[in-house]
Amino acid sequence: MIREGDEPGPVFVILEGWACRYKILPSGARQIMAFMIPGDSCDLHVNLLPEMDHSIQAITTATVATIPKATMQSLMADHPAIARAMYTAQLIDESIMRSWIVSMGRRSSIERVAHLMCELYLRAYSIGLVTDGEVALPLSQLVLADALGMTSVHINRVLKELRLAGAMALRRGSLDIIDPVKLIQIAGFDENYLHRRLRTGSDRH
Amino acid sequence: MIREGDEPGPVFVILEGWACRYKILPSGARQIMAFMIPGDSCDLHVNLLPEMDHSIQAITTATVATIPKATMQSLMADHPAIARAMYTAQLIDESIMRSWIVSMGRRSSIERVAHLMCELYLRAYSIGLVTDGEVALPLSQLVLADALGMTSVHINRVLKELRLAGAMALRRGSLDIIDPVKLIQIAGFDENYLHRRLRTGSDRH
DNA sequence: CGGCACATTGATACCGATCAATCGGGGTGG
DNA sequence: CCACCCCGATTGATCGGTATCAATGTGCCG
Repeated sequence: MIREGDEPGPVFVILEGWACRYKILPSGARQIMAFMIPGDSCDLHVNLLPEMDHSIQAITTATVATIPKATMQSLMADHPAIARAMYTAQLIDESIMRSWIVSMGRRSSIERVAHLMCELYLRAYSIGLVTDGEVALPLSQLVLADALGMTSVHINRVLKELRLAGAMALRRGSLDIIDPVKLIQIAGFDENYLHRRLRTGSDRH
Repeated sequence: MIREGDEPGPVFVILEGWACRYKILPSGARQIMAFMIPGDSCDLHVNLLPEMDHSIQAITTATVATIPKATMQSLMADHPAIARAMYTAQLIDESIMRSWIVSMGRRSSIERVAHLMCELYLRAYSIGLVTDGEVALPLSQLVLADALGMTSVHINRVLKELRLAGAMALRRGSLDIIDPVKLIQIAGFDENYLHRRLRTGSDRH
């Protein structure tokens, strides 16, 4: 969708499917820095920068809306509520990035995997991607590895460990959280960084 | 300066000294997610979020300006140029965070250290903290370790390696870049993510 | 039906953590 | 003024977690 070095164009909003931000190092290694799910958008104000410093790619087939710069500007100017919502979304994206830095720096591989699964579960939940405790997660082990700074081989072993521990099971395309408490405990997960304001009385997650 | 869980207050701007954002894990481990130097500010719009998801601490004695929410809002509304500058600064902060994720995930410890030194050198340079190729870097090895996801013991060994390689030397409080080309090569450093628009004809950095 | 990408498992190497001890320097109290 | 003390830096020995290399299994799609 966007390549590093490109000139920033219109703002993207994911309507359907999954995408990710990533960088490729000279060595050829890839590091994914964010997953984007329906409702997520690329940075507003990107136009302020001369060129992109990372790439964005669809993980699944996806439908994406593009909002031209001019439309965006009038939208932000004329509708304060929309502007607020976009700034808030931006802040949460940043918060998620910070939590990824924490994961990469100070969590073991099993904690990292568990933590990411907790995050993705909640994000997927809040946009209605969860049915019967199962989440549609179209992420291959190779993609997970590139997001978590590990090898796909090692991701595989960690997933096995989590399965044997009875915490969660990740099958082709869907995540099954078996024991939420155990998973959260392993991850050391604190959802405060997601700043969810979607809670309702009936929400027991 | 700010503790995780606090309610966001006024916007801070660092005038002098160094500060950092960080989180403490349940295990007691600390992960630093950003260094802030004079001219850097905390997130605008933080007020949109109900509570802080991380803490901010001064590393050295520092002088900090606080801008009340109301002042900030009128400032942004009345001076488009200032608003632009703040949005740009915000975008660059994000870009730096992304590059930290890449470092933590896919760079070896020596590459990580070299990369951070390149970044801090350029940032310090652009605000005039460099004299005779020496930068004032008031960072203890323990602080560096918490920023790079390593142990202070291992940081020490890596610094020694970089010194013996003739790339750079970090003494108490000051960084001496001996062979910039070598350091950049070790780091695999590409400054594009800093989006420096300060370049002048005489700037040979 | 064949091929290909992804998942799985085993054996081994190595990087960085951990534990432990010593050193050095700057600030403080006697 | 000097001795002490404490924190950060340094070095050594050892352990453990992940990467790496390699081979095989498996399901999907053309």
